Amino acid sequence: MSTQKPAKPELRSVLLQAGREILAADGMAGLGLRAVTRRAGVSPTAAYRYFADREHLLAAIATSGVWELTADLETADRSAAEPLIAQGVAYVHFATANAALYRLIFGPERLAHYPELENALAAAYGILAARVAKTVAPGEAEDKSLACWCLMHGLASLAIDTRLPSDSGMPEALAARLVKALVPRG
Amino acid sequence: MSTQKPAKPELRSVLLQAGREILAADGMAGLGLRAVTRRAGVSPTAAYRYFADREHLLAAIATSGVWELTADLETADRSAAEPLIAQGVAYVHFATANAALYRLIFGPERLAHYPELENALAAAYGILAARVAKTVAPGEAEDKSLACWCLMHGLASLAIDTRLPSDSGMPEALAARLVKALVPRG
DNA sequence: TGTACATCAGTGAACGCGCGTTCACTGATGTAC
DNA sequence: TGTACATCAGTGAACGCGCGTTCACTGATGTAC
Repeated sequence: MSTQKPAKPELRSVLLQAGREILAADGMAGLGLRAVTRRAGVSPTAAYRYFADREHLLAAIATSGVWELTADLETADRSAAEPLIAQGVAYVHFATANAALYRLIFGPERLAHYPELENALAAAYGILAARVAKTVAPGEAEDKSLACWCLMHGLASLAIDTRLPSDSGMPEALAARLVKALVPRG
Repeated sequence: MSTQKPAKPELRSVLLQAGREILAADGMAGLGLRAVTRRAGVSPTAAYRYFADREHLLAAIATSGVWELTADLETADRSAAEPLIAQGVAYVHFATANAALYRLIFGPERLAHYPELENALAAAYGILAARVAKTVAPGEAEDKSLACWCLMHGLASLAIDTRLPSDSGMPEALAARLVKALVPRG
């Protein structure tokens, strides 16, 4: 039996995972370079092998989250009778189930200019825009896509921050209704 | 000539103003209790005369901003031919012109449970919802109001964080188009 | 009108804390000959 | 097969920093008699 070389536990991905766990447990406030390395069981310095500084670490964590969101949107788009509405539901579900991560992704302006993060976001938006383009009249596609994105992002953000009127019901159900109001044949 | 008793410069409002200035200059990151008192020209301790702790100070700053937003929405609603669209434009304008303040208002979850802040937000939403109710069919009012709010908030947030596609044009113009797409007779 | 006292806004020094980052380093692993 | 050396991932101590909050205080203003 050839003993498989044990998959070397790459610290980089361990750190990303640790960051995700901190986000889930303590939110953005606890997410520092020291806290992440501490949870990964490693000295603070070790992170500098993989990330130039704290900002790059955070950007990488955010990016990993966006790819996950993208995958969720793809799945929803493929598997549902009303794919656009399913995307809306999946989007809001992701945001509420990963509130702090979602905030990291869209929150601090300093994270604006990381190409990896921007590419991931563009991919997520691409899934939505492609579906909208297949659903509405050609001239409407661009504005409707954008409106959909804004609607979903706004709903997700407000839901996370508990700023929705208290009688609005589950955010996912709301997402379905609001997307349908915007794009009836979604 | 009766010398008017010189309006005593109330430290509380001076602190709020200092906070606003810090937000405009340095963003949320610089907004600490010490930084605010420093800019107000006062010792850090002085703030504790007026605010229980740092959180309450931030919540008060946020609240002052929301009342300003509410006033802007009222003005837009009264003075325009298409009042709902004007509200959307005013909303997005406020957010982009006061980006860090807007982030403070809607950002950190910790600020969720300050009654003064929640009342102010409810007032702002009330202006929007009242206009929507006058514009759409009765059965649609609730969902359309909410959709409008989400749309505006989403657009404002994405604009602030420069996450809109780069060819989207001015956010205010976009707001007008998107609101119109959602509520044609706004 | 003057004195004694209470109130109150703001001071200034000090606390402990966790942070991001730097530095010189160690010790294991891979490579050349 | 053995030796010498380079590479490289991670260590651990230390730095300076600004933070929120506490404490005992000062000095001006108002009030009672």
